[in-house]
Amino acid sequence: METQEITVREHILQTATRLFHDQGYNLTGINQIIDEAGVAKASLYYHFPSKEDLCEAYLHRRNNLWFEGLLSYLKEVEDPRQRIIKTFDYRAIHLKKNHWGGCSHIKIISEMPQRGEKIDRAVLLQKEKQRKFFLELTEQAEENKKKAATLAETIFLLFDGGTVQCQVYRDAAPLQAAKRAVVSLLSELK
Amino acid sequence: METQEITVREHILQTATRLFHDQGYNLTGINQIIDEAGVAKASLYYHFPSKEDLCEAYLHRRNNLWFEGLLSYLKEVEDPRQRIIKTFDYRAIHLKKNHWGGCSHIKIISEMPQRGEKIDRAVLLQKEKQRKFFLELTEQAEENKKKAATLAETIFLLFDGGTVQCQVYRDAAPLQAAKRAVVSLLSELK
DNA sequence: GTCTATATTGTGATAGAC
DNA sequence: GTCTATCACAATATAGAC
Repeated sequence: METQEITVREHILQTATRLFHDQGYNLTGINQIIDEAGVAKASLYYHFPSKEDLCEAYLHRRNNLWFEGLLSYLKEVEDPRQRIIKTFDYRAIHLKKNHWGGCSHIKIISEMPQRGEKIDRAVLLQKEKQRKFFLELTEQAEENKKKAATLAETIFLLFDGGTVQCQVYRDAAPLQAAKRAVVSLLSELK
Repeated sequence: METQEITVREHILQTATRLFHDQGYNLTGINQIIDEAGVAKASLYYHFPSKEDLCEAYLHRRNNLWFEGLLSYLKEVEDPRQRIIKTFDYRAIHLKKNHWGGCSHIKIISEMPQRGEKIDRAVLLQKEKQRKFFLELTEQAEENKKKAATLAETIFLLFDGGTVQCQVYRDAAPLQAAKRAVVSLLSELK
């Protein structure tokens, strides 16, 4: 039976994930990560060949954790419209818990204008996963595929707009407004 | 009569504005700014006491230029609904011209999680100016003040959502989708 | 007001012992 | 696999001459 101990690699990734999100990627140095993780610099570079590789792992981690938390939050919600609406509640709860630091993936885009392929793929992967999530739900609520697609796009725009404005204002109000707009849109369906 | 020559201060600010937006604030060093502006380091610090002061001037500059360009673009558009809709067109044109680098103010928020008061004020100033712009137009198109306020908020969310997604995808499609959603919302008014 | 030269600290990354 | 020690370079900012 394997030990339950946290591996060094995992410890580094957890520390980096916290610091990258709270302080920003460019403002977090390798030195601070190894200090707070309590490991040697060479240990970090053994597990992650470069800071960008560590960033990539950080983005995948955040993506997975967010979706796991969302599905858990929606566990007992079956109606597709309610699942969409409650996703906005979850988003607000999640952002507040992370001190209104915003979406890790959107932030990385702003921090790395000339991002490499690895980072680009990680960000687009998350965005497409979110887009698909909304699309599948609108298709359950609206038979007309074209209408469902348009609706999903609008919801996704309100979702990201609310996310960014909550980061700016450090308050849940924008996502609540976005939620009300979505409720209104969904109530128009026959 | 004063000389038309560009002052050193203005030259520094122009260079910094270009670099901050294209490369990011944290990835642009003072050294690169003075190199490309062709001035000495002490000259920069004479006009701008710190990099953060230069950042503040950069944000105000971007804010003013964007609004001047918008009002010029809307010069011959009188109908409030059309002014709202064409603002989305202008946004897409402006973002494309800036190589899909996104909104300077939203980006700074992501680059400086623990931003100082000066930066915070500059960002909120721009956001409130945009919010007020949309609100005044919806109040012209809809007499019910409460409905107009809700509509303006939704439009603003679609505006920022489209802006951020255009930055992610480096494409105008999200803002076009946002525009279609706004057209739909405005057509529902009596 | 603009310059050169420098101070101090931090960056990402690597070599080589164990 | 993890460590210590160190590399080469870039960061923001300042002192003092002119």
